[in-house]
Amino acid sequence: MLSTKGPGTSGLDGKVPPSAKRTDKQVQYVPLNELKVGTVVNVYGVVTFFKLPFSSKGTDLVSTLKITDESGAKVTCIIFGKTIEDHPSLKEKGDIVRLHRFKAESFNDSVTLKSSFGWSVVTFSGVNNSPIVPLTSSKKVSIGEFDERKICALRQWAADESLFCQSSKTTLSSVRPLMFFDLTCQLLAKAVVDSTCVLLKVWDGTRCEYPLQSYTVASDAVEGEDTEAKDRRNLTAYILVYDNHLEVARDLKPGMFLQFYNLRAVLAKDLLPNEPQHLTFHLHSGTSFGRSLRRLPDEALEQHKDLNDDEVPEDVGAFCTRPEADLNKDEVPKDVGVFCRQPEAVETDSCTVRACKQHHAQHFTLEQVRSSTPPQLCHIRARVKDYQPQQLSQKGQARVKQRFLNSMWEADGSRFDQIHRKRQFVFMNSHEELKFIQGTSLGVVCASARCWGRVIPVRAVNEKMALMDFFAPFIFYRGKRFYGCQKCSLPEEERRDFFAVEPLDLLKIAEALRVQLMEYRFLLQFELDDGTGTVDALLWENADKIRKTMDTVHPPDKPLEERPWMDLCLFAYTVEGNVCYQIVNTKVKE
DNA sequence: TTAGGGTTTG
Repeated sequence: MLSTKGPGTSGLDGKVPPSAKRTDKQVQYVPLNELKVGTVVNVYGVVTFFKLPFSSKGTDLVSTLKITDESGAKVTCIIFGKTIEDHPSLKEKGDIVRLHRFKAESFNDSVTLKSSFGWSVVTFSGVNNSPIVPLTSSKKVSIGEFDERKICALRQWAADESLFCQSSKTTLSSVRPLMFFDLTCQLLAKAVVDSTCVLLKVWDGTRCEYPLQSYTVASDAVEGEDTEAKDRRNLTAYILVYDNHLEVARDLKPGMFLQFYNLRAVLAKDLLPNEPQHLTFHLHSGTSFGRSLRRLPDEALEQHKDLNDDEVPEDVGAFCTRPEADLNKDEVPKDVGVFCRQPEAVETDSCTVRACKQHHAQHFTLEQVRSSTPPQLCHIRARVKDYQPQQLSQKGQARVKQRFLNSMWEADGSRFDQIHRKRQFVFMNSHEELKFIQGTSLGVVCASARCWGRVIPVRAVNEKMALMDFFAPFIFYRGKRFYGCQKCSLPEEERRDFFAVEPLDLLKIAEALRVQLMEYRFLLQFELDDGTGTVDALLWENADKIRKTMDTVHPPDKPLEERPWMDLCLFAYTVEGNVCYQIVNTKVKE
């Protein structure tokens, strides 16, 4: 099972002598739950955590990652390499890595993998159906059919397990005080404060809900253009970068695109009375939690060249918008995206649906849409070639949610159980009609709710009771589950004392705990066709109404050419490098 | 050799 050949004798990336080609028998890979201490192995895995390369106390850069595979085992990997190019080009959690010639060692009662002689690492995107292209710097890598099958299988497995639903990536528009988060942004200005701190001014095209703290720095210490117009619109944020991160920060130039990991949103101190609290961001010292900063490649600049004041719509998160990008904080639960701009209808002759006239979007053919650079807002005219889901029942929605819940709950299981064992208790409160339950399985919570009525699953944080992540239901009420919105609910630090909550109706309980309950929403996916091309577009906004027109816009007995045209407003945006499309500002013609 | 994620903090 193991590849324990001597250095240079196996078909490994760029390290093989010309005589040894990959006509050798297939490289063998070991499942992560079958690692034997002392052996040198090849493995595939999905990255669940990583630290960018940083200087070790020895001679090398070191990067650490944690990977998992279908076996469920999670293994920490340590990579030592002289240069940054030696290290894996990881973009995000969920990336897939292929490690060759790593030695399994024992540390703290677990098996770890360490780069050993002749090692290599190749990274692939973990996005389902994305091209299987090795994300490596300069080495030549051969990818065979086995690799493709393996990568597809891992991608599908990770998607099925919902391993990466809970991204820590966020935008300025969704940052809340005290959060730790990852931020993709553009550098506007830089000032060296002292030998331990650099001040960076950034933006990401979205407006922060909280007033952003500004700093006064001597003008001769500032590098970068004046940003007053953006400042006034609360589009610019300051980041204080400390200690070990200065090595990277010092070389940054305004205009560069940056990726921050584990930024902390801090409320600025020394406020005047009655002054609203201002947010500022810190990149603390150290590398814990993957804390780091890196410059994104120049392609990012090209991709997002449209990011300037005039072209960013007032309410649109135009940069790195996620599929669930919510642009209306009042309406949008965590996993549902709705565009907030109220449509203003344009009458058209023959279409069932009509688009807005609120902005000056150009009319595009679908071929033009596909060749345009996101972010892009445009008007199109198209027919529905196909749509999903065809069965639009409430039950269908519930099943999707159920699967989502199970996987998230299990993902949280390890620490949940750990707390349980340490604390050795299960119940923390025993209201007659409202119970809090900690440290047990989903099945027990469901059974408890059926028995008792209302059950709120909780966990312990610093020996205090806290709600679970909002990916788990906030409350179980008999056979139903109700979710809280992470964005609209108050953070845990501001939670009211649980024991003061009276077991009233659900809304009152949620209100007392400062939780905004989520609603179920329909999502439709259309395959649109206008004769020049096709585009798959999602629809959240007004989906519930538009689905009722499906027999009209997609009559099952008529070919595409005889179906009605629709005027639509389409938003093209990127999600971690992939282009996505949403129908926005569009409603059913009365 | 180095580091070995973990409820963090200017």
